Amino acid sequence: MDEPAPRTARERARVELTRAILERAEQQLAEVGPAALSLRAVARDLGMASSAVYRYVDSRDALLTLLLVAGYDDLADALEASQRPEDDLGRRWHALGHALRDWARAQPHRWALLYGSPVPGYAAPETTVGPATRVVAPFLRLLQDRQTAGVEAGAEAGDEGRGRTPEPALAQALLPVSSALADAGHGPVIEAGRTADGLAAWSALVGAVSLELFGHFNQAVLDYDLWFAHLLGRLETTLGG
Amino acid sequence: MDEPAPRTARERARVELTRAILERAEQQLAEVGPAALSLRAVARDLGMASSAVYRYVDSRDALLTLLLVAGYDDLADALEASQRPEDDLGRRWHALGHALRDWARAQPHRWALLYGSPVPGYAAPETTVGPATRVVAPFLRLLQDRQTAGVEAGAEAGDEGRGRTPEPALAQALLPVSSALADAGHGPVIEAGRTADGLAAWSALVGAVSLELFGHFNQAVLDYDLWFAHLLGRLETTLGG
DNA sequence: ACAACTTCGAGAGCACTGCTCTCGAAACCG
DNA sequence: CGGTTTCGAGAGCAGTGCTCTCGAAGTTGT
Repeated sequence: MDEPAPRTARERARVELTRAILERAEQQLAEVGPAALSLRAVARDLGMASSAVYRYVDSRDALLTLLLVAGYDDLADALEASQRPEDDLGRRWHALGHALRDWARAQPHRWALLYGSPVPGYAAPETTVGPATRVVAPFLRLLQDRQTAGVEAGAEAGDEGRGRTPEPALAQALLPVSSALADAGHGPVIEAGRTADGLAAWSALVGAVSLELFGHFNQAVLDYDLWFAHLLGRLETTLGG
Repeated sequence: MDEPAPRTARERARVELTRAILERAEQQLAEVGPAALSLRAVARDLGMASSAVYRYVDSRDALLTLLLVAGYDDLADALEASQRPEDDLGRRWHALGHALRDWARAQPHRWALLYGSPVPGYAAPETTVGPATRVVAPFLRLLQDRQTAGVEAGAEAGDEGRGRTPEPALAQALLPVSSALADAGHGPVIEAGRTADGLAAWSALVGAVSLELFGHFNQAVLDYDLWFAHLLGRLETTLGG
């Protein structure tokens, strides 16, 4: 996963400098936001010429990509760390939700970078899809565990259960999500209805965190903690908690 | 609501030019995104010196604010236009949801401007909260109508109904939302549980639309239309559909 | 150990940005 | 018609991403 080994002094200096650049860029990101991230400022803070950093980073967009995957990885780590196998499913769900929100509140700039509007003219390359799926994986695993534990799916199936929307079509549309973990060799395929409910819960979480962090609840919700805890509870019953 | 009336030729030219600037800025926004919006480019396209546009727009941020309130207003118009009083509550809900998503898909740059990460260093001024609440108003009205029609609130109240979270605290935390319409002289205060469920549904909608538009469902969901329709149905049962 | 080769840092430079200031030419008003 | 305000244009400042060149290091093979 890591580069082989810094043998020569040059390679040592190289990995060290790239690390310093990354670190300084992360600080800049926190201070001025993603779109105002300036390669020149990073160079200035590091005491080197602006042109020198181009030896280590291809372009500003490449730097953004590095920060992006670092962000995904860090968030995924935080989510995984919140999961203790001895906890029951409900506790794990709440831990997951709170870990997501806490991470986002602790470093809102990173949340904005990951789940806010994409930086204009910047298309995230393939490198980012791997870490991005790592974030969703703990949620999928929870869905899976609910299924194998035999917890019945969310509440009543709703009116579209009466034959309106053909279930197979939805199952087909969500197949990549349902079978993501199974394809990786971990556990069974998740049932379509469960997958849909999970995606809905995921959407609600991302929406709630974004709305809070981006200030859209500013004079609307007075107690964010209380509101989010309530939301987690409601989503849990939706998932068949 | 509008300026009095352009009496002199100068005033006529002024409103005309500001309109042209706004229009051109909107096009630029669609082409290069919010953060890359350039006042100089707008001036260039309009055949005037870059310094001349500063006679009409205070700063780049002020221009962004104008685009912001124009976006909120346009979205609010679209949502209101989707509501036909003769429709039943379920139909109105689906119309509202689809109107939101359709508007966002038709002009993703505007959606990103409104609900994506805030432009760095830019703090939305007071002018924007009015139009922003206009967007949520149709959803609140629907909640209100459900309440007066006597539709029971969402499914089972969940485990926190067993006395864990004191209901009054949540009601207090969401009071500004519950009483927003009532304070404006329209209809009753919305019950706390209903308000919470409405906010949850709103979060899910914003999250789903953002995740779709920002490419986070790229290799996950194969049929966006089908998925979103299903989501609307599920949220409807959550709301007591 | 020394020459050949590669990597690196620094500086100049290009085209671009937001924004300010000045200055002469219009348009307005009494 | 004269005084006042508004306007457009240009120059200029400080900043940006990025490219190119050039001399100084470090690395490698013989």
